[in-house]
Amino acid sequence: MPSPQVPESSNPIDERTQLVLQGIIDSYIETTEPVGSRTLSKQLSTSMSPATIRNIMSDLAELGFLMQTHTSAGRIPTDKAFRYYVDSLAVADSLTEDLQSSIQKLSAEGVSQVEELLSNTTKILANLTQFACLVTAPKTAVSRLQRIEFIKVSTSKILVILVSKSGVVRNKLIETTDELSQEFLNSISAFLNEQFQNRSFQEIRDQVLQSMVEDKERYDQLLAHAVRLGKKAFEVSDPPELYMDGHLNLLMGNAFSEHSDLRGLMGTFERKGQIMEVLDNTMKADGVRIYIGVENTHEGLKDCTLVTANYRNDNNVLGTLGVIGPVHMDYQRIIPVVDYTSKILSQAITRHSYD
Amino acid sequence: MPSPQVPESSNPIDERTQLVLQGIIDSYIETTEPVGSRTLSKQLSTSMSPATIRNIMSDLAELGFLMQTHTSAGRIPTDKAFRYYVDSLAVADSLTEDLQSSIQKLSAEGVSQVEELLSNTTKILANLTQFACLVTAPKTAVSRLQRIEFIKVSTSKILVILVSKSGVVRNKLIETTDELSQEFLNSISAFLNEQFQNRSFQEIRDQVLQSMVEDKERYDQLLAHAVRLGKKAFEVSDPPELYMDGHLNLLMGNAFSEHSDLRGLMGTFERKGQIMEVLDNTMKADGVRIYIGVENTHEGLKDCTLVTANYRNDNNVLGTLGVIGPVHMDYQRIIPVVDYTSKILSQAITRHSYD
DNA sequence: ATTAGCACTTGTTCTCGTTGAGTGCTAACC
DNA sequence: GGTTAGCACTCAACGAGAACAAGTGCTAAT
Repeated sequence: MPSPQVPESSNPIDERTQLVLQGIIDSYIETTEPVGSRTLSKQLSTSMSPATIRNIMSDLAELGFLMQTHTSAGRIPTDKAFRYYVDSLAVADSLTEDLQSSIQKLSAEGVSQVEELLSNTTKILANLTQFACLVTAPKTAVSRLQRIEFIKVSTSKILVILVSKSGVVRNKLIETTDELSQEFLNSISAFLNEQFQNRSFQEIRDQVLQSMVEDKERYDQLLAHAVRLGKKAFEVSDPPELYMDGHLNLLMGNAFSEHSDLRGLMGTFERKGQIMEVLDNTMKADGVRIYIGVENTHEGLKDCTLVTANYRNDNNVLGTLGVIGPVHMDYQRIIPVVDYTSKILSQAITRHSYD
Repeated sequence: MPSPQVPESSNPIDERTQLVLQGIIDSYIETTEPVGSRTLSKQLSTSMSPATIRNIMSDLAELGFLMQTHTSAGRIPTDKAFRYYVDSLAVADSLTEDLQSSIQKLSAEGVSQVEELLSNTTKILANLTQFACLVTAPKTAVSRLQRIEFIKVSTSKILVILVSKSGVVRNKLIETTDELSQEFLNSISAFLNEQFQNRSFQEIRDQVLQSMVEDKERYDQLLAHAVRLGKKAFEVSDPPELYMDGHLNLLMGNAFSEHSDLRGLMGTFERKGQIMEVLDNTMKADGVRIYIGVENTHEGLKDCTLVTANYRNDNNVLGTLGVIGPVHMDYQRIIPVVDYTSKILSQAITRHSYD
């Protein structure tokens, strides 16, 4: 869980120490190389001799903010250092016009469907960050029904169309043994629409199975079929709906060191269910959330940073988007990008939703 | 174009030479290492001294079947050699029960939609071959209409459902300024269904625009709206529909040598349009087609082998599937796998289509 | 408290033999 | 005359060691 790192009370970090830490992190983010006292001394605006810096570094190492790959190498910030950086040191960049307009393209003209919106979002975000990018589709369980329709496509097959308030369209083919006319199907859908519009899919699932069946006195032919088809239509067969792009960026780019377990990471991406779970867990909070390295509960993300934010329409939080990159990502840039993207996506999806 | 390589008339390849060539290729496919005369001498069943083999190798090199990475290294088969191998030497493995049943899983129980069928196919094929795998969706232009339906989802938005004979469902949201009742939409779809069922999308596109508009005397309100909505529904905005999986296999596996241009190859995969074109070009032929290295017209595939086959229902060739792997793939295994997959997919999709 | 100086550590890079797999050629062999 | 043994030669790969560079920790001077 990302919680501000309270500096150990016995060791308040004074201003100069902060400056050094910030310098080290900035430099490490830029170069991905261990940073030594001499180089840092040159880079820092405040003039300090390498020796002084070495002393401070030694303190920071003792506090757990820095580590070394080997004795004679420079220092590398730990996850804890990045946490402190994000909470207390880093200042979010303001977004350039260019960046803003790139992000706005996700709802470019001609984008008429929510699915396209989400897929565009992953592409754009992956492109801008050069990391892997994820967007969850609006949760079907909680999203509410706008419209259900049955279309008879052959004697034994019926196509169900479900449109949710959030604008997501889903279709599903169901087989049926008894022949039903399109007119009859229309009555069924009219009935179901009346009954269920504005109710959440989850509610509906429960109701179709229970209250209606109980309602025995009205158990006429239409109702019987409505229950049967409704059941099939709302069956929990939704695949984990996750849009993903840019995992290749991680492989091709040099963001990750040679020996970090990219194979494992890619494996994690393939198991979409796990990723979904991780994202869903973050969904309760709001604003931009950041999980740095070991803070990730999921084993496969232990040397990544996950940055997530929700998107929503006027009434509900619909889903989550996020990027996964190296722990040493450029937070000052990435955080506002994710933040802004979530806002633009929210706006766009609000325009597309029927709430 | 893959055409059987006619051995140069001046240099018929005698049986023993064939044996050596086959030995080299087999060994190279297995180890991906240059093969030398000494090792080959031990491996071959026919006993020949290294020196003899060296002479033969020298001949084969002159004929363009072998090359060396450097003077003192063993020989590597050229693309030409693999061509000869595929045409004259290789014998397709027969598929094991295991393999067959893995492939049959693509239409496992519960798979009700064509899209799922195709996506399963890429997954399974990618998994079995450990290469990248591609499947094109049934061509919308040539596929014929089974059913069109309009659903009013809000005052200004109409959802169009297109179901093709091959079982592909596509939906599309269109905006409209004038308010049309669901009943009116039903008349329109009834009309369009009557007019267009069984016609190809391509035909329909042309007709909607032409013959109907010309037919001025019948130009009543319904027709006017039918034409307008029909136009929008059939607009050529179909994204290149391509299912793809397993490109990670190529990156993570060791099938490709370090210095081959994987970055470029991945770039090619991202530009789906190009890949579509390549696959479409192969679609004219039938059976399993094999394009080895330089035989690929597309620049990005010059050091890959592409193996493709079509899938079809009773009436039409619908699309193409293929795998992309290294030139030194195990043809005896891959070819029958692709072949069998195309057949199983054909069977499955025939069951799902309305033809 | 800060800094200059210095000895020490360690990964990186380079050079330079050495090794080994392989070739091509020639001469002997059956 | 095709086949084979033998031999000189080539070249990538490997390993040891030298030189180097970057960095540290400690001590003593400022």
